[in-house]
Amino acid sequence: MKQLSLRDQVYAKLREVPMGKVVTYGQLAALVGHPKAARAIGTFMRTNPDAPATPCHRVVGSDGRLTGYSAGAGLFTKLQMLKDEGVHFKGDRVNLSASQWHKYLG
DNA sequence: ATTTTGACTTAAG
DNA sequence: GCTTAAGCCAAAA
Repeated sequence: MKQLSLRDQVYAKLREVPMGKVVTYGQLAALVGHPKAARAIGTFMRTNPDAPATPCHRVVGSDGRLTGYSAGAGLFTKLQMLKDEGVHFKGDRVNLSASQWHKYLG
């Protein structure tokens, strides 16, 4: 049987995230069965930022803080895309209480 | 094959 | 709220 690599599972989950919602690295890691792989998630995003089907801009830090971004103008581009999707912001951070992705709440 | 580095997280002072 | 330390995973050197 074909075992999907951890990164492929991460991409699959990330593609489920609807616009206007975001997920944290840790949450994404937990969703694929590796709650401690948050760091690796960052590696995956960094090595594959061009995947058109991979909305890596919807991945933020545990506090809603926007950490690195390899494409466009970096964090600036990421911030613009998130705001454009209707994500709620609290200063420089995402308001997770309002915009964090919940699988069963849409 | 081993070491270093990094888009992380949590705990403790 | 900020800094330090330790834990974990994968890619790059």
